[in-house]
Amino acid sequence: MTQAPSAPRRSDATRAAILQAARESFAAEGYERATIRTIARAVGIDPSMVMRYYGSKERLFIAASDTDLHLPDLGAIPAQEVGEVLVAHFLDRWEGDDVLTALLRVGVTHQAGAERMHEIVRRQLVPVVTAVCPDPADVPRRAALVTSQILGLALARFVLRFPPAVEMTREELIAWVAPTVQRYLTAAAP
Amino acid sequence: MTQAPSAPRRSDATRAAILQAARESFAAEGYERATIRTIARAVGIDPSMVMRYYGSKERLFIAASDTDLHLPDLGAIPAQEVGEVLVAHFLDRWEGDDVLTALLRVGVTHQAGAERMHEIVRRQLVPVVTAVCPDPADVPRRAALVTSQILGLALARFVLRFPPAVEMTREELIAWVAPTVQRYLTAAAP
DNA sequence: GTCTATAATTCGATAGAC
DNA sequence: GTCTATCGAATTATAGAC
Repeated sequence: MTQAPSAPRRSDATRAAILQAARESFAAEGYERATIRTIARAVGIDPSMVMRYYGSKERLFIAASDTDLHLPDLGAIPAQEVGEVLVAHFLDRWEGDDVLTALLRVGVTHQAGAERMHEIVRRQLVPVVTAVCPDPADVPRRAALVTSQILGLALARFVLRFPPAVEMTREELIAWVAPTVQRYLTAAAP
Repeated sequence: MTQAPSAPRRSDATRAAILQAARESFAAEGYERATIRTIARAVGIDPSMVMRYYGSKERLFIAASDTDLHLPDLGAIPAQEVGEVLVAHFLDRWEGDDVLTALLRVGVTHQAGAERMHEIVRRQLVPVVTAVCPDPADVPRRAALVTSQILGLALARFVLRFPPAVEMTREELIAWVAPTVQRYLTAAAP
């Protein structure tokens, strides 16, 4: 029997604060350099409480990186605008909180992070991509190409912080990158 | 007075073996999980020898990540082929050894790695990009866009190992991605 | 629920014998 | 040049008092 979802625990606020601090720490430091101690200090609690609530560092990361991209239904917008909509959405999502940066930083050096990214692409991006792809057999490859450009842009701008990628405005980035994503999604296969 | 470059030390072979093992270790594990002990064991020497030769873990990384991309002179090839040539060159370069994977894995979590990548883009990619860009003022932005797509592709294929990105052939990848790089380099600014 | 104390590892780095 | 021995610090994780 599962726990009734209507039974809030008194510790829910603390648990949420731990997750938020964990996302910030993983996003800023990566998996290895982020520490239970630092996360606990940011929340103002004892490190042992983090262990009590989440069991281990890896389970804490799993909980902190569980996210819904809230991708728009690409079938409901004009076909020639899907690239622009998708790039704009990801830029907003990346700047909105630390989940995606945490996923990227952790995914590069920790297996659990890479698996989380695989899962998010497969369960959230692939379904919306299917709505606009000309050939169902191409969907995984097209989704992978879109992912490569979106992740590469985020890497350059938010993680490696290449000066030109940081200085470009949101509008400039969309104007340059949206046609790439548009082509990966809807152009005839080369 | 600098040391004569014609004076090979007896330890040069060992030093080279250390650098190679370091590249493999940094590429496979990232900066934090790569250890002096593991690198030394791969070479068959004592860990203290690594410290004696390179002084510290960070200086070892700096030495191991010093690389020449050997980028082709884009001014010497047909203008409409620069995208294809560049993508093919980077794919070959990425599969040729472990330097670029090491740089990418380390750059995401360690400052020295990110700075090395900045330096390589600025000193090696920007100059060859300049030869084909229509407007000199756009060169840094265009180089950053090319970098975002190249790094994103390498991230998906060689680091995160998304199944579709791994399974696509070299020719498929070039056919899809070369037009992106071509546009970033030579198309009119949007 | 909260905290103290500490176990058990592991790491980079150093000192010094040979 | 090469190795043994070890320091000092940091980490995750656990046991148990209150």
